Amino acid sequence: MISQAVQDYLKSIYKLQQENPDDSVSTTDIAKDLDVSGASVTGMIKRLDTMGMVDYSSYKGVKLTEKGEKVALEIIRFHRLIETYLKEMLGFPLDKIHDEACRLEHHISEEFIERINKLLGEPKFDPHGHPIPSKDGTIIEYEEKPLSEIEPGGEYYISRLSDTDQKLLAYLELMNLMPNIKIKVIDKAPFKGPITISYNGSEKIIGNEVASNIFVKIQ
Amino acid sequence: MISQAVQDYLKSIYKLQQENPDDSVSTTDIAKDLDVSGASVTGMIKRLDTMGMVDYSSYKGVKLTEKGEKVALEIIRFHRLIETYLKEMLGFPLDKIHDEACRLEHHISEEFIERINKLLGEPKFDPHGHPIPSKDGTIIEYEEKPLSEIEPGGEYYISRLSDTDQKLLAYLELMNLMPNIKIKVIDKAPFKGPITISYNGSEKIIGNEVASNIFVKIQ
DNA sequence: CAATAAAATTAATCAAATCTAAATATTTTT
DNA sequence: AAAAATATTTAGATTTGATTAATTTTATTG
Repeated sequence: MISQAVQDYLKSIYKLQQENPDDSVSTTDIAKDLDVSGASVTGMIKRLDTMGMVDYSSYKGVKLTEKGEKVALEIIRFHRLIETYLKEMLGFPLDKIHDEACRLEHHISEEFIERINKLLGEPKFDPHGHPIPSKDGTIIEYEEKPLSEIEPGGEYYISRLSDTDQKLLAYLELMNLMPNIKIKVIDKAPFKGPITISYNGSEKIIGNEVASNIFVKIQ
Repeated sequence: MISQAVQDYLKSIYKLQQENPDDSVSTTDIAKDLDVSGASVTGMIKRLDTMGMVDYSSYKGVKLTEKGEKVALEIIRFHRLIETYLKEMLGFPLDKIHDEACRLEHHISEEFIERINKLLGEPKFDPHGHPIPSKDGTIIEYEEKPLSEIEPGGEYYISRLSDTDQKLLAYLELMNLMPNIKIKVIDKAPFKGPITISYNGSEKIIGNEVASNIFVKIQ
């Protein structure tokens, strides 16, 4: 059996690897992400290495092996399907689904996942706009940019909301700034100033900080 | 935080106490129920005692305190609501819900439980016929007897199916021998012989072993 | 009621996952 | 390129929950 701790480490390494695909992942980054000490990470990573989940050599960081990535994607599949289910079928608000899914993802059976996947109509994206890996571990990739980097003019679709700040998510849901909404940047004040956007037939002004957590599909 | 292990011990003690309300619960019984060594039970029970969850004195067995019983009933509430939800909303077969609920009960939030409780219409019984404790810890009690001890004649309602043997549960579901079904004992062969029953407009013959896992409401 | 069997406890270990403090590498800065 | 700063690892300890083996207590039985 793969313990919850092992699953959490693999998920974290996968995430950090995605954010920075060229470098290997440092123990400090993992420690920060999981909020544990660096020493704990070194210890766990040695275990993951002997388990064949990561490639590791002292002071050089880690990379997931194919096996490790497969396990990570399975957990991410579970996480995102549970999130989608909590939102769509149980009516959870957007800012509550991440934490709940983080706990449940480790304890739900394959059968449970298959049932909710069917009930949801085999969704391809979770409520934040993250792609849901398929059962065989393939995951949709697409180009996106934070709204804060988009110049005025042109229409875009919101692809994804960052799910790290739950309070911000609650605000975005309230504003109806959700994935698949068509959006236009009307004006962008300099020096990280406020951004005027138009969507759902009306204009709104949001801060740069908020806009940097909204991603839009490009091309 | 109350650990999963602590929750499991309290649940087990509650169950054993229900089965035999006069005696205190022995460490051996707990060990058997949880499939751990007797030494582990002694260790944990000392902890539960210092936590104020049980009353314990060496070689004399344990009894839940009011506090311990309250925690046990909370977990049982979670367990039974999850079971009901798995059956009613996700279409799980009767023999799969217990194990899944046993894992999930420790990791689901109060909010999740409240939402499914509402969606299910605040059910009073789970699919096996166990009463679901209310939020404040009250639980419906009623008189019942195993079908194997019922003499021919008279009509009864199935109140509960024993949920220990999952294969047997699958058989009972197949036979449509479910809680709230009206049933009549037509004939009972001596020496734990087969029992002829009538329900849903037809007659069936079942073994004594099977009948001893079906309980009917009396009075 | 003493001998034996069964139940329960104690003692000593183990494993997973964590921590702090100290030591060692690596990177950055001057 | 040496000094300083940062990152990483090692060493040793802790907690939780489990184990086996040995011992002690309680219950049974001839």
